Amino acid sequence: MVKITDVARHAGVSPSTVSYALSGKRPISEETRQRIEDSIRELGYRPHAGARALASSRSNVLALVVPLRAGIHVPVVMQFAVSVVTTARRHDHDVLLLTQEEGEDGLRRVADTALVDALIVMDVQLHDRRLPLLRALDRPSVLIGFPAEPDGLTCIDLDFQAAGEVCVEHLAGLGHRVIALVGSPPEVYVRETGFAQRVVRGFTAAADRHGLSSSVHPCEAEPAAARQVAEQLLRERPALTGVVVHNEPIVEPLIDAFEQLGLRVPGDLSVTAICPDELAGRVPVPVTSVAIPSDEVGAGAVELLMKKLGGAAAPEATLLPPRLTVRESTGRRP
Amino acid sequence: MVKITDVARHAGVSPSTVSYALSGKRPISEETRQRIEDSIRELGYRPHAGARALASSRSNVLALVVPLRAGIHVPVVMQFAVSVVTTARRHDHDVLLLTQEEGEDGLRRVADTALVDALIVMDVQLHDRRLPLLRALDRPSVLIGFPAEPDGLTCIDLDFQAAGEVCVEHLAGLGHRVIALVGSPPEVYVRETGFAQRVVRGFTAAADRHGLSSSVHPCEAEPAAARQVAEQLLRERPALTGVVVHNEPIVEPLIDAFEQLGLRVPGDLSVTAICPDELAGRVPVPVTSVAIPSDEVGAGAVELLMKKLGGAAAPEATLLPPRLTVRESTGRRP
DNA sequence: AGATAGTGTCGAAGCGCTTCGACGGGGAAG
DNA sequence: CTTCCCCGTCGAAGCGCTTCGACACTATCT
Repeated sequence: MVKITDVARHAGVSPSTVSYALSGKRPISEETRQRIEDSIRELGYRPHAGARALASSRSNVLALVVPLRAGIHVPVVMQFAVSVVTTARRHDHDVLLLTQEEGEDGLRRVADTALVDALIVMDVQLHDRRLPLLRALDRPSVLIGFPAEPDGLTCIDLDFQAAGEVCVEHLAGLGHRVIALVGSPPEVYVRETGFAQRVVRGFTAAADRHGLSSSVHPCEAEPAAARQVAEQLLRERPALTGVVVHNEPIVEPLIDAFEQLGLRVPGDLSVTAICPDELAGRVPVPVTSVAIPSDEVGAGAVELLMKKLGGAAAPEATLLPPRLTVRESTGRRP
Repeated sequence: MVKITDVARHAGVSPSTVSYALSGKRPISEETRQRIEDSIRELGYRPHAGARALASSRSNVLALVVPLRAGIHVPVVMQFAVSVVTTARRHDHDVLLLTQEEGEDGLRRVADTALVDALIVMDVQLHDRRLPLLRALDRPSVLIGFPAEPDGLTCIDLDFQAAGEVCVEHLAGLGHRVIALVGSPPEVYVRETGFAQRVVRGFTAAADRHGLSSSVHPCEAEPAAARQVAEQLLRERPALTGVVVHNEPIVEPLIDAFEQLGLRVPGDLSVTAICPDELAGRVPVPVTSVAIPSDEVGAGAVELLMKKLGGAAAPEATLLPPRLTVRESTGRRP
C-alpha cells in the first residue's frame, strides 16, 4: 500500500504538505502542488479512509435509513436512494445503507462509532419514536417527511397538502362539482404517516373553499380493492365526475375499473393522481398528475446535510412545491 | 467521547485487555471480562470505527453495487439489498451503497481507500467490464449472476437454466405439446445479461428433450407489448396451450390479454412464470411460478463473502435450485 | 524439585492521516 | 532600513484502536 509519506518522499516535500495540497486547507504554491499531483498519479496513491476518519473526525459517509413496510411504493424508495447516493458522491461522500428494522439502536450505533457524519431518515411518522434520539444525537440529520413537531429538526418533502389542493383546483377549474379522493391503505393513516393525511387535508380544504362536494376513501394497494372502491363510488355518489388518486399501485387498476363499469376517462370522469411521473406517463390513458419528485427530495436532503456539516444553519422545513402535469385523463365536466 | 482508555481505567485494567475482552482474540478471565462489560455499559462506550479500521485494517463494511437500468425489476433489487443488509448486520458488518453509475472507478476507490473489506456486485453481464478489476482487486467479491468466464470469481444466483427447464417439465407433465416463452425486453438479451439467456437455454433444451414445439418471444415490459405478443401468438401458433413468462411487469397484463382474446387461463392456456413469489401470488389468477429467491441470494452472497474474509475458500459457482410452486394458472392440456 | 506449558494481563509500538505551531523569506508599510 | 505581515512549508504531536512480545503465575509432567 502506498501512503502519504511515500508520496511526500517522491515529490520531495513533507507529508503535511501533501495533506494540505489535497485538502486545500492551506495555500500551496502552484509548482509544488503540481509535483505532488504528479507523484500521486504516478504512485497510484489513495488516502486510507480509516486513517483519515480517525485524524480528521470526519468519515465522509452518510447514513440512509430506508423503510421496508407495506404501503410504501418500492420504486420511489429506490429512486430516492439512488438520488441520495449520486448527490452524496458529488460532495465526496459515500452512503451507508440501514434498514428501518435496525431501529433506534442502529442510528445510535453508526453515529456513536463515528461511522457516519450525518443521517438521512426516510418514512418519518407523525409521532416517530426516533425523533428524540435524532434531536439528541451529536450529528446532523435530515428527515424525509414531516413529523407532528418538527422543532429542532430539519425536514424536507413534497408539499403534500399543496399537492392535494392543486389537484382539486385543477378539477374545480374544469367545472367539476362532485369529487372524491381515493387514498392510501387504511394502515397508512392509522400509523399516522404525515404525508397521507396532509393530502387529505389539502384535498378537503380546497374542496370546501370551492364549494365542491367531496369524500375520502382509503384503499388497499390491490386491483381488487380498487374495483370495489370504484363500484362503491358509482353506487353512493352517482354525480361524481372528478377523482384524485393517492396510491401508486392502483392508479391504473382504478381507471380500468371505472371504464369497465361504463365510465369513459376523461369523457365521463376526470382522474388526477399524486404519483411518480414515470408511472403517470406510461399507463393506457396518461394521467394528469402531481409528481413525487424523489430525485429532488433526495438531492435536497443531501444538500441540506452538507450545509449543516459545513456549520451553516439549515431551515427546519423545506416543502417542495407541487407541479401538476396535465395529461389525458382530465377534461371539462360533461 | 468515551474511549477505550476510559473503560480500562474504570475497570482497573489496561486498554489492551479491554480490546481482547471485546474481540475474544485472547483469553480473559470471566471475572475481568464481567468487570469490563459493566464499565462499558456504565460509560456507554462505543469503539471508534475509524480507529478500529486503521489499527486492524478491517472496516467491517461491505460494498453493494446496485443496478439502475431499464429492464430490471426494481422491487427485486430492493428486496435483495435489504436481505444483504440484514445478513451483513448479523455478521457485524455494514453496507455501503454504490450505484452502477460509478462504474469501475467506484469499485477501485472504495477498495483502495480501504473503505470496504469486500464487494457484492449485482447485475453482472456475460462480458462484464468490471470482471478484470474484480479479479485484480485485493479484496474478495461476490457476483450476483454469472459471467461467461467465472474463473477466479465467486458467483451466486438462481439456476435460471434449471428454472426454465422446470417450467417446461411442469407443462410437459400436464400434457402440453406446443409452448412458448415470453421473455425479457430485447435489450436485455442484446447486452448479454446471463440470466435471461440461461432461461432461454433451459426452456429450449427441455422442450427439445420432451419433443415439444417451442418458440421464444422477447417482450418489452409494457402492457401494450404484452397484448401484441399475445395476439401474435394466437395468430402464428394457434395450437399453443402452454406459456412461460420471464418478465415481471407483464405477467398480469399478458394473462389479461389472453383472456380478453377469449382464452381462459388455465382452461385453454396454462401459464407459468419466473418471478418473485409475492408477485405470483397476488394477481387475479395466482400464477404457477418459479420464485426468484432474492432473500436467499442476498443472504448467500454475504455468507460467501464472510467465508472468504475468514480466509476460507469459497466455491466459484453457487446455483440455487429452482422451486416451482403450483398455483391456479396451469392445468392439463384441454 | 525442576522443567514445561498454558493462562491472563500489561506496555509499547504502530496503523496512516490531519492539524497546530513554528519559521524562513519576501514585500509592503512606516 | 526596520517592522510587520503573509505566504509556503516543515516537524511533531496526536486521533483511538489493535496487536505483538513479554512476564508473572498456576498447573502439569517427569
